[in-house]
Amino acid sequence: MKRQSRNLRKKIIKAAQGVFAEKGFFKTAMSDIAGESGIAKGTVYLYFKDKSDLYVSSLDDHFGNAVQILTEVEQENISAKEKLQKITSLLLSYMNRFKTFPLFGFDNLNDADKVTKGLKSMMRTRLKQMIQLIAKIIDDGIKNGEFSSVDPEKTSVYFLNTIRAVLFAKFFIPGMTVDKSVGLELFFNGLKKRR
Amino acid sequence: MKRQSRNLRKKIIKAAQGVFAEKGFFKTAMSDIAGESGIAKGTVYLYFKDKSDLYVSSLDDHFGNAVQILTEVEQENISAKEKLQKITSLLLSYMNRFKTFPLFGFDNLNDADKVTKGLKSMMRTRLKQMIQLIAKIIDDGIKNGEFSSVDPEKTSVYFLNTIRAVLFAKFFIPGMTVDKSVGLELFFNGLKKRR
Amino acid sequence: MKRQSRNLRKKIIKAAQGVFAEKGFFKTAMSDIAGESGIAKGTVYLYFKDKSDLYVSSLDDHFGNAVQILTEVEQENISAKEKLQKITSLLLSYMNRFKTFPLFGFDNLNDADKVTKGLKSMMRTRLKQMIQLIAKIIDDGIKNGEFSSVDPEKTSVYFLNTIRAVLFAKFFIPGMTVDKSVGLELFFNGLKKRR
Amino acid sequence: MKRQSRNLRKKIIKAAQGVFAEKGFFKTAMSDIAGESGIAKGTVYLYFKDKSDLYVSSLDDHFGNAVQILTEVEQENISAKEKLQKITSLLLSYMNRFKTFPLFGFDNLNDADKVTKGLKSMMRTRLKQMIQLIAKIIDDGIKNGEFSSVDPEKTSVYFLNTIRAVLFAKFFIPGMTVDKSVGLELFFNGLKKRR
DNA sequence: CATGAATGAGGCTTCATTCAT
DNA sequence: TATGAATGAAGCCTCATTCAT
Repeated sequence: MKRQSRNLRKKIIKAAQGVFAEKGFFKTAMSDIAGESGIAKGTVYLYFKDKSDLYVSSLDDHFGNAVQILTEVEQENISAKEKLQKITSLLLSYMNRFKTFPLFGFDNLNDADKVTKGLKSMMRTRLKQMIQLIAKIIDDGIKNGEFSSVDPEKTSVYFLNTIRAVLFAKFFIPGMTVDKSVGLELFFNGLKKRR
Repeated sequence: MKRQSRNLRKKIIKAAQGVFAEKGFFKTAMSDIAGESGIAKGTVYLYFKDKSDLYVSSLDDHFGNAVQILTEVEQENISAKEKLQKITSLLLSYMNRFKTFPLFGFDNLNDADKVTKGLKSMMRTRLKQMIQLIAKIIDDGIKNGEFSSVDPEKTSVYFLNTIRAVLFAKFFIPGMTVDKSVGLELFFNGLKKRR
Repeated sequence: MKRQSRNLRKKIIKAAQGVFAEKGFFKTAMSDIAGESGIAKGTVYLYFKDKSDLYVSSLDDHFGNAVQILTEVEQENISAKEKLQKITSLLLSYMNRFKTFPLFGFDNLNDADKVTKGLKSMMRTRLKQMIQLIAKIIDDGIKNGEFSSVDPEKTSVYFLNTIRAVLFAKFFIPGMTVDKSVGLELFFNGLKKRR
Repeated sequence: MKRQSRNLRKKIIKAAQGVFAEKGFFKTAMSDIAGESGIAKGTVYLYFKDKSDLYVSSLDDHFGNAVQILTEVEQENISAKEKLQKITSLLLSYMNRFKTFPLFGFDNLNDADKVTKGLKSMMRTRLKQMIQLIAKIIDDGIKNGEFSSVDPEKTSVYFLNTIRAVLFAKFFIPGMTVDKSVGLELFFNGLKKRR
């Protein structure tokens, strides 16, 4: 009954994440997702209002997992720097497994249609959660002398982008292996020569 | 007549950049672009093979402009750091004016359809150009003692992502003003406390 | 339990009349009716074969009420003309309360599908009943010298249309108040000048 | 070019009138009409915004023809009564040929959806035209002593309904032949006995 | 008797692309 | 070269109906 519904909803989301990952929002047909879920087309609409809703929901699920990862790491008993390193590893690994998960970045963020509206709203919420968790880690690092006194929240945004840069390089710059250590090294030490 | 062709081609690209910026690839109709160009739908196909071709071409034009900016700055007679600062300003300003120009980042980079294929190929070429120009600046900086001895190319990638992070924050994190100086500060000095 | 069945059937019909009135046959969803009845969708199918059956049944109920009205008035101890006037008032009032009840008149009477077939058959039966009752009144009027010697049945048809004309005018001709007295006046006296 | 367009539009309307007549609005598929017109589905949308638009347009065409008939008869040099008789004949004959043309009367006039809205608006306009033409005839009849001094417009409404009653009877009351003379007789002379 | 989750056929509409002019 | 009318494939979504519980 209710239990079963939950399961099916989850099942659809999983299928959707896979298909959206492969084809993107527009080229994905609802029938693809239904087929992948092993259910009828109409059934999807019992769980999601429309394609946009399903898309946003499937991304929200990814972000939920990311937040979960951050939450857990944040509570571990290691140094701030180690936490950031661990987060980098875990998020990269997650994104590698689930290619859809766009840490951020979409074709078109200017239009005001249904998808974008839901997406923006969802992402703002989720990113706020992520940024707050990272900011807390950075703040702790500042307090215990690991980090210089930067703005924790703004720095969190850059930290997330550092992670993204790794994927980006992998995808667009063949031959260049920008593994995470390069990005983190730069993130921690900066470009300027230290004396 | 060659002259005329060129002009019309340029005109279509300009129109396409505007419409794609507003609506994204999928929601943009060829007729929108034709209308915006003041020509007939069929005429667009005399200059571009198909919608994907036009899309990639319109982005390529943007990247061409970006490369042009980098080329000019690279040749200026200022410090490496100042060059990077100037590039940041100019690219951000360009992206602000032309919202479509996605320094990088699209909905879906995993699919193998027409658009992505052309896009990937074009972007790899263009990004290589950009990265080489930036790498040269960084290399100069290293040589003259401004920067520590990082990998110039990989650092370039990270540099471009830093620029992107500014736009990203602006869009997704309302209330947070992540102006470019924060990013650059971090990029140059790193997170770790310097003694 | 037979009692209970009856009640639920009646309840569904009442709900159906309301929803069909508001949305028409095609735009009404079975779930709307189920919801309005406070029961589950599947349950409706225990009482009615399909949507068409329910539609025809819900109209048949209306016609049953109309026949009831005619039957009662016919037996009253007033003049034939007064009976017709009273019937006009009562039917108009009934139709006003139950907007669905289409004294007659549907979008499409030519098709041979399920709905129309059942509808036609039901309406023929019901209209025959109504016409016979009115014809009896008219016949009495002829016999007692109130009316000229028309064909009672055919005249009954025109009488019903007279009633309908009132509703029709109200709906389609804004600003024009064709109250029942106008139609009846014409029906009784005709257009030609009497000397 | 423009000429051809006009023709195709007309062709589609003719096809639409036929199919709508046979199946009604909801059961008619746009593909039916396209097929009947001998063109592709998409082409219909070059001439009509959507199905509702086509429906209303196809009925408007019928009403235009009816208005044309009235206009011509009104100008003839015969008595008012003869004009009304002629109109009755011509409209009945037209409606017989084109079964769709619903002098008036649709399933559901209460809902506020697209079809009904356009339909209502169109019909109000067209009926006003028809009523004014008939009212002029009746007014002339009153002035020249043929008719008693009724309200010309309201009587026009009633007149149109009389015509409709003929079709109605034919359809719903098998075995009863209510030819037009019965209706007109009643319309002119009324039910009450004349002395 | 009652439920309501699941089904899947079916219809409207969009739009990239072609081609006769 | 330029046009734009015509095409028709493709996809989202609705909803009557069924059936296992």
